[in-house]
Amino acid sequence: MRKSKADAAETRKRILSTASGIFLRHGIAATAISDVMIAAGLTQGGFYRHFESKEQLVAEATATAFDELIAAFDSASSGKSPREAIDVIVHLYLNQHAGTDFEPRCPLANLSSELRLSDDGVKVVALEGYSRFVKLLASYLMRLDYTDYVGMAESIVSVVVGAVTLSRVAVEPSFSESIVGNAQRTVDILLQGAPTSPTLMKISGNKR
Amino acid sequence: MRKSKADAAETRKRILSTASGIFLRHGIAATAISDVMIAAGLTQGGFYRHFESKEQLVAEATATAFDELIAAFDSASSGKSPREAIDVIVHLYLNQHAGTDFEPRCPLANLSSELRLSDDGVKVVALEGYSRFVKLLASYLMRLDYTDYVGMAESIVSVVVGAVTLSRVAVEPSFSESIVGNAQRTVDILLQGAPTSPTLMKISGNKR
DNA sequence: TGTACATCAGTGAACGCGCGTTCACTGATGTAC
DNA sequence: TGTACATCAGTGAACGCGCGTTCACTGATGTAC
Repeated sequence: MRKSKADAAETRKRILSTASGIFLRHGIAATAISDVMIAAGLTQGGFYRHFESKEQLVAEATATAFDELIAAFDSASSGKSPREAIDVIVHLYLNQHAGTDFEPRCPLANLSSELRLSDDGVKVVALEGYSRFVKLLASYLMRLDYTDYVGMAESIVSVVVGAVTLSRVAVEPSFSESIVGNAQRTVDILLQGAPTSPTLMKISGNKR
Repeated sequence: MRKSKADAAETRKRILSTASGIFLRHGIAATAISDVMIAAGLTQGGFYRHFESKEQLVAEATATAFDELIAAFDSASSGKSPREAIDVIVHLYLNQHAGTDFEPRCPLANLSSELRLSDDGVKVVALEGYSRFVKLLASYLMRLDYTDYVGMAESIVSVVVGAVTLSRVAVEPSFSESIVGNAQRTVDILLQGAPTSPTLMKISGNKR
């Protein structure tokens, strides 16, 4: 039953995107390798033809999730003005679980505490995803002349990650919506309250 | 080897505070009941004299963690001015992992994704803890005449929970410190940027 | 281009370990009289 | 107050299940000649 190289590469990708979705929905520890393989239309034994261990799958699936998240941000914000782009990205992030197409996308908000318990390889992937998210926002904020545009990007990411994390714990949907809706306003307050040049305000402990 | 009722109650509390600490440090799924019992100076078999299941332990240990967190906030902020109280609470929260006494305290930031995978009993406890945190901040913000003081409290909680969650994923300590330090400034920007009465600014979708 | 052999994607079963839970047992505590 | 019995906190071993990983096997693909 050997498959061609192209087929095998396809299978590998399918396992990754399947795993990414299941991990985001049900968590890492609660997802068995057999869950992923069966959902991908395969049997459990074949897993080790593609990956060395569950940890490796977690690392690559997390990277896949970030790739898809950032790609969604890029396609939704391209061609828009900086301010519109930021609004669209924030809205997309905050509403990743809303509506009919319940589609958790961000490992930071959905797998947070499990990521920190994973090995360093997984954490590095998670931090790369975080950095990409921050850089994307920072690039738009820079064009809006925010003095500390990286710090402001980090602030926005903290707010939306925190809000989505909290909204996911809530049992009542109305409570989740309240948290998410408030986060949207929080970002607006931040963007209004932060200094932009030419108001050159020195901020200590500034980072690259 | 039966113990007196007082001893048994003491033992139960010891199991709870031991469990609370281990869960916050190493996560729920990664902590075995025998880990908790041995750390509490007991043997595994005795567990079921005090709790019906691991889930029940998780729920009560989470409640214990919130009790201790809020108690720490209360004792650190009592007698202070509203603005100082808020600063002290935010600082305490953001630095719960800093320094020599590494002491993770908040289930929301440390167990986030595991809480949402737990059963409803655990989630309800987590949300009660969230509400207590929000209410504490809101009570001080009200005295500072913020128009939407509950919304502002929710914003601050989202920021600090998000920041601590993210800082815990980081592998490099300097990166964690950067995230936490930025969160401190973020809260300041929020408090400066939000409207206070008599500037009555109508905010749509306001919640109780 | 055709043939013979090696490779390896995928299968299905099994292994081994850890964990939540149960259980028989001990002996001090609590209680009924 | 004293005595006899029931209770039950705590022990240490065992059970049973699920999960990560391994393995022998199949047969199509890839490759050497």
